[in-house]
Amino acid sequence: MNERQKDILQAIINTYITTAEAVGSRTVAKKIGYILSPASVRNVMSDLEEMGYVRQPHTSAGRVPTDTGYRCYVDSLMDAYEPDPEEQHRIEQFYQAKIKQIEDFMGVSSRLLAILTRYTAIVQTPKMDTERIKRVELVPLSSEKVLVILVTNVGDVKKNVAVLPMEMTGLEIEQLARFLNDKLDTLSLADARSLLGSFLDSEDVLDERLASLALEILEEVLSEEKPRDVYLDGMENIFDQPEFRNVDLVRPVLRVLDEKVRLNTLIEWCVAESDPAEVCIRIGSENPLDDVRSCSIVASPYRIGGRTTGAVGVIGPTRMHYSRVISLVALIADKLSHVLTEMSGGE
Amino acid sequence: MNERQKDILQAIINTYITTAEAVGSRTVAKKIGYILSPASVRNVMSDLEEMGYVRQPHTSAGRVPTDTGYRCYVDSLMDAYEPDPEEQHRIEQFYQAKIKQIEDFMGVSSRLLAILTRYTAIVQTPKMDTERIKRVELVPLSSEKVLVILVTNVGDVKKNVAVLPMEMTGLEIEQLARFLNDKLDTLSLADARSLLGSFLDSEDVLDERLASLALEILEEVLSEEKPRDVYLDGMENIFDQPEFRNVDLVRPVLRVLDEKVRLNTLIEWCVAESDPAEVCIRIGSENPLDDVRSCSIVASPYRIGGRTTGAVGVIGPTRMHYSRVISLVALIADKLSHVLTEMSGGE
DNA sequence: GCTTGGCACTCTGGGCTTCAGAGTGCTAAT
DNA sequence: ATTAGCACTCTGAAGCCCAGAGTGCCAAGC
Repeated sequence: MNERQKDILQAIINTYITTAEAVGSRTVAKKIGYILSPASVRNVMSDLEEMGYVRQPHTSAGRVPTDTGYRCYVDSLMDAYEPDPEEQHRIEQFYQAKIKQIEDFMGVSSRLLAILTRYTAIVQTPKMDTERIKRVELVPLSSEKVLVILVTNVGDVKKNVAVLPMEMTGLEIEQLARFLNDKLDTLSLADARSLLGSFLDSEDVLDERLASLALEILEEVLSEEKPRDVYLDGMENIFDQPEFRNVDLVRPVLRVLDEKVRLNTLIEWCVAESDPAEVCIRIGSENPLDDVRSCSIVASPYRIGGRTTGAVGVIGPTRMHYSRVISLVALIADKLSHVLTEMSGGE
Repeated sequence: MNERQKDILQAIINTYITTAEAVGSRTVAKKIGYILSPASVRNVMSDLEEMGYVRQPHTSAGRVPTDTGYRCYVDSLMDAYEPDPEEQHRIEQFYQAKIKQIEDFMGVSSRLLAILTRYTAIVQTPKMDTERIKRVELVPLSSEKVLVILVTNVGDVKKNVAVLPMEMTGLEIEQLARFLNDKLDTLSLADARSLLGSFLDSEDVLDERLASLALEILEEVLSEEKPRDVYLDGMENIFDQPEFRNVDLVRPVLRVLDEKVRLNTLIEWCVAESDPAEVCIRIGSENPLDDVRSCSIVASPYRIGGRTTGAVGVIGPTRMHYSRVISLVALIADKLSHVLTEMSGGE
């Protein structure tokens, strides 16, 4: 692709992103400052169509970018967007509001992202298995049921009702809890599990008995089977988009947004196999779920102390203001990484 | 309103509920078994219109029920619906799946309600202040922050990060925790709060000091300020309804569903000032929020040991299959009351 | 006196045509 | 290689027509 073609593709996409209407040669000519006549522009546009970057909704309509067109745009054509200071200020202000818990923080982040981008924001809660165990509490609910509560260094809490393999007295449970706190303190969830496993072959009979009991009880809390919580905000922004005026087009998208499980897989798939330090972009047909083939997703993983532990993203039409969204997603992901790392720092 | 008018209004609404199309005199005549000619039916329909129970979308169209029409219908005309045994069985089966925690239970209930009604289900989590304190845990996160965890008899967990008014050692915090568990065990949240207050005038200086500290730390956990969690399911069912083919009509509804806070107020408003033992129905304009004036809400409070502690409901178009929805909502609310009461029973 | 068949009237919505507007592709001239 | 000119094409809004469905009213009938 030569310079001229790039310029024109860029002009087409920039225009289309704001107008949502097929872009004609005259408009492009004006946009590039009349350095070419509409007729010449037409020739180039015809080339671009052959190359698959744009298409015509019908003969004698202007051109509309294809998914490949957008791909090329985000990879090399788009202008970088730097959030203006006023916006930065607004973000900081938003975060000033009383945020003490992880949950508040997730909530504020998704709200902020939705408001600023005017698309739909998705914020995944941190994967707990990179966090470290701070405390294990066992609260007996009845003679055969006990509530297991796991507190991590981030202040995250995970809980599960476990059925005891046998009746236990309050004292025995206390003993078990002491044993657990003793052994598991500051371990990650994965490490905790394997450590308990190793105790099963222990010399100490008491340890062995306690460990087998513990494994049974902690089974579910230690595993990552349950779908992670996901914060969603700005769902109704979808309706602002002219391409979603038709109910049948919104429907599949909403079906995905309605289900936390699918939302989780979606965003995980998006940031998978990509540089963890970068914002990743999945355009329309690049997405794995058929239901969101008409959408683009801009997502970024966030980290706790260097280790990726969750992701944050935005979903909107393929005709998305990519540069702006990318910079905002990056900003929020960064903020998340910072604050969570700080939270887990222990100070 | 005489018998004949009732019969005809009933016929109109029953037909309209399934077809979503204005009902003409011929259709009604057929529906009531041709005991009256279409012409006579027309006369009655004209009366009903004057009385405000039905209206014509335009001259020479059939009749459509008004909100008052529906109100009359649910109050006295509608046939009772009894869920068939197969359905009952299906519900039980659904609840068989491993449900150990309150959260699973809420999730299953909302999913079930959405699937069975084909509308959107809303399930409020229990109000904690009727539950009783089972355990208070304090986990120091740093020298000035401590994670407060409150466990209730239902196995519900509430947590909050509290900032300590002064630096405290681990031992001191343990002492405080012991004090709290000692004093607050089996108290309701409200009672706990007032009890701590009373300690402030205590003779015992140690008690007084601890209590003032505790009050500060427990402030947020004990108060009900945070919006309760709400489970939502079957959002995309809205699109099945022909009256919501237009995006502009779905939009306001979705705006409400997107925001937990508004959802909470909505459902609370619905069950408020009504017999706690009954399913309540809010039809269209009877709703407090403008955004859901095109919807009806069928909701029912559920109880833990006789005390109302939350609500469950369904939101859909005013043209709703009321009798069916009412019986299903009642059924689920009942199930919730049962299971939660059992959970809190302490056995 | 209620009920009903008959009839004229009305409104909607789909189908058809028309037409301006926007945009293209091609060709010939520069 | 670029571009002005021109014929061609497609959309979408506007206007029109007409069948269909339904009403309201009137006068005849039980």
